[in-house]
Amino acid sequence: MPPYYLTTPIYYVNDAPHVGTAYTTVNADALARWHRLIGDDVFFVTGTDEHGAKIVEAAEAHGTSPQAWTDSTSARFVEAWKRLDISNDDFIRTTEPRHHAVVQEFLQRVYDNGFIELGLYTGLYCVSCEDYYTEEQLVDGKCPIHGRPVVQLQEENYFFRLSAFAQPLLDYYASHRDFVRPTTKRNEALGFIRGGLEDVSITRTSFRWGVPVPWDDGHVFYVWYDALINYLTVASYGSDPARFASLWGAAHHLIGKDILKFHCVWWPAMCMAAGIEPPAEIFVHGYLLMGGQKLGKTMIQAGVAGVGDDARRVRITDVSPLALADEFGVDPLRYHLLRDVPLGGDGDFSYEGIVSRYNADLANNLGNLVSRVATVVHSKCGGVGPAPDAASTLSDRVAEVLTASSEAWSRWAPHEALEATWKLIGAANAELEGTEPWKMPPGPEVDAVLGSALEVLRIVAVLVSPAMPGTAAEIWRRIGIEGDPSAARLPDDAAWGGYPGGVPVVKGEPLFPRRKG
RNA sequence: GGCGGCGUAGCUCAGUUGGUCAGAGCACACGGCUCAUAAUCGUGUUGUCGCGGGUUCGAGUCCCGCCGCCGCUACCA
Repeated sequence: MPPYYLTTPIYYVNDAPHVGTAYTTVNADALARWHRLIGDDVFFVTGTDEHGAKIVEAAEAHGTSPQAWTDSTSARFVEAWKRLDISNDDFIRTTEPRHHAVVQEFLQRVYDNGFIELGLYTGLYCVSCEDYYTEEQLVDGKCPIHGRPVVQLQEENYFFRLSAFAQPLLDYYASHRDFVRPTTKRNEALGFIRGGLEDVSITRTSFRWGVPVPWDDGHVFYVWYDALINYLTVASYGSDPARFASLWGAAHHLIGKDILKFHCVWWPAMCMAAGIEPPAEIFVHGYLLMGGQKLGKTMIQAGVAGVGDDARRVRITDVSPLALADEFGVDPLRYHLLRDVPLGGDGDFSYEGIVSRYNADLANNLGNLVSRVATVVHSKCGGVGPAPDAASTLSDRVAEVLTASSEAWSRWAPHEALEATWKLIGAANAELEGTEPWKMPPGPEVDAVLGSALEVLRIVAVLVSPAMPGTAAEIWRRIGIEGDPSAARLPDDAAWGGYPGGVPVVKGEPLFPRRKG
């Protein structure tokens, strides 16, 4: 089994999980589940980023310690992903000892290799914010938040010699055409590199909530510099060389475009500086944008300033994925996130959009197919599912759809994989219309038609399991198959004729009750 | 300013190297069916493929210009 190591970004614990982070995580989860289906040895990881001045401030604001604060906020992510059926194999917190050890070992190597040096960071500093600003960020030369004059300040920091890696990065990009995808994002990264790289400060002395710099007690690493290294921590860098060697060559990062620079420029340079290969691939997705406004207050995060104020535009970061899961169901939410937004570009998230997709694809097509097949099996076959017809033309459609889905998943295109799968559902509905088994007398002919319909449902369940694992399992249960479609293996388990026949078919409530508004 | 991208049916979008490329889904209309969640199946309407030139036997598909929209242009998770 070839390894497939997939990561999400680790999420900053200053805030609760929102639909934007759920979007990234669900996409990664679906991809991980697909790779398990095709037999890869998947290692799928997510986690939380817990260091930095902002965490210290947040903890103080809540009257607690950074550790206690991050314990509680990190737990919210663990719970959210559990609720959304995220199948991560590990969960990394940057405050864990295993991570501190790897960060120190990794950066010590970079230091020993001569790519870290002491320097002076000079910047425009707002005393009220306790933060630096660039010229562009200032409003009339003053702090954009406090409107107070900023002062030129210097801080002694360690710098990573990013400037030394411009050419090595360009070379690497040239020899690894698919290092960053899609192409537009690759061009963006290349444009940034060609624009010239400056050294970056990677340590702070103004607070202690971070990973201590091993060669200088007074400093802790800047959050981004310890955060990226999580990808090595979970892969046993420095602790299990054999495991690391196996995993690292198969490392795939899924990220949002807001953190492109860190992942596509800093990170490969850091790897080079430490003497290891950059990851195999980085896929950059776009933003989920808020389309409509028709969200109930329960779907908006509690405690967000301005909630209920109609004048304020609802942002994606204000929307709670857990409330959406309560409203629509976990699988419909997952389906919408995967089906309605081509991964890579920006996309719209809207109440109208999710309802429309729910009714058209889930209630009308898939859910209704399950219902009508179950009903006719009960009226014509005594509730026992017959074996499929080996000569059914649907078997050809299955083969086509399997090919199209596989190809789409390999291109990080879940929406296309699902679109293809729905063509199979449509073909099954059309086949029923053409043969009208409900008009036939019980017998071999009816059995052949319904057996084939059940076989399509069996295979559809496998194909949709990366997107909707719960629904997939429920379909198998209803058509009388033991086990879990998520444990199926492709292509073998999509071979026509796998439905055993002679098993009980359950007539249940609608899988996805049609929604009115 | 520089670099990059986008603009195709009411909506969301597909359209490889120029020649059934004018498409899909949704929505809509009509017809069939009534097993099914007023679901399903079939058929069909809508487009000057942003605008203006050019290359070509032939261009959403290549070139030039223009209009409109957007992204990136470093230490913000």
